[in-house]
Amino acid sequence: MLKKERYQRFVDYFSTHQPQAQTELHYNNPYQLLVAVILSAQCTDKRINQVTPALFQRFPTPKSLAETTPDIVFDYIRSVSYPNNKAKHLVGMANMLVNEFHNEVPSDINQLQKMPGVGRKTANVIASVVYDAPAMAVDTHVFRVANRLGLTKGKTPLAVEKDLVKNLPEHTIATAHHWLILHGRYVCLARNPKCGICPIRDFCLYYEKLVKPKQEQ
DNA sequence: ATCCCGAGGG
DNA sequence: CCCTCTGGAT
Repeated sequence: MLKKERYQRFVDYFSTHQPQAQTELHYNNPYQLLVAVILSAQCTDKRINQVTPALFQRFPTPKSLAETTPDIVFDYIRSVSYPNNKAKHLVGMANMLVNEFHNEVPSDINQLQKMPGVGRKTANVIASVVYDAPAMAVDTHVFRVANRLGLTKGKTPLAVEKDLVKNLPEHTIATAHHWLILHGRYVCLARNPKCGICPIRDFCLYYEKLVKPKQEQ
C-alpha cells in the first residue's frame, strides 16, 4: 500500500469515528494548559489531573506562580515524575510570562521554547491547541503510532513531525495529534499493542509486517 | 522490568 | 549522541 493511501485511510477513519478528539488534560485557560503540559512529561494525564486542581487554586495566575519558590511548588507536584525539575521549570516559566511576555502565553513556538521546561513538543501543543496552528507535537505515542501505521519512517521526533505536517491535510493536523495520542494510549500500546481489537489494522504497516505473518504460520 | 503527551545539560 | 531527573501504575 502506498504511503499516500495510508494517510487517506487514517484521516478517513478517525475523522469519521473521533471527529472531536482532544486533550485529556484538565485546564481552563492557556496558562493552565501550559502548566499541565510541562508537568505531563513521562507521566500519565490522569496523574496530572489529580495534582492540577490544588496547584491552580494556589497559583491562579502567572504572577502568583512567579512570586513563589520551587520548594513550595514541589509540595503540590511531588507525586508526578521529576518533581524537582518541574517545580523549577514552572517558577522559571511563570517569571518569563510575567517579565518577557506581558502575562500572555506566546503563540510562536520559538518564543515558547525560550521558557524553561518548554521544548519543541510542549511548544507545538500550545501552538495547535491554543492558537489553532497547523503544528504537530510529537511525543512518545505520536512517534510510535505514526511509525507503526506507516505514516512515516522518521527516526527522530523532528523528522516525524515534518513528515506528518507535510502529508496531513492542514485542517486535520491539530486533531490528528490527538488521534495518534489516544490510539497509542488505548489500542496501539508500546509493549503489547492490542492488534486483535484494532479497528485500523487493515492499513497498518506494523500489523501487515509483524502480526499477520505470525498468525499465518 | 517497562512505560507514562520530555527537557536540559554534557 | 548520551545521560539524568524521578514517581506511580502495570
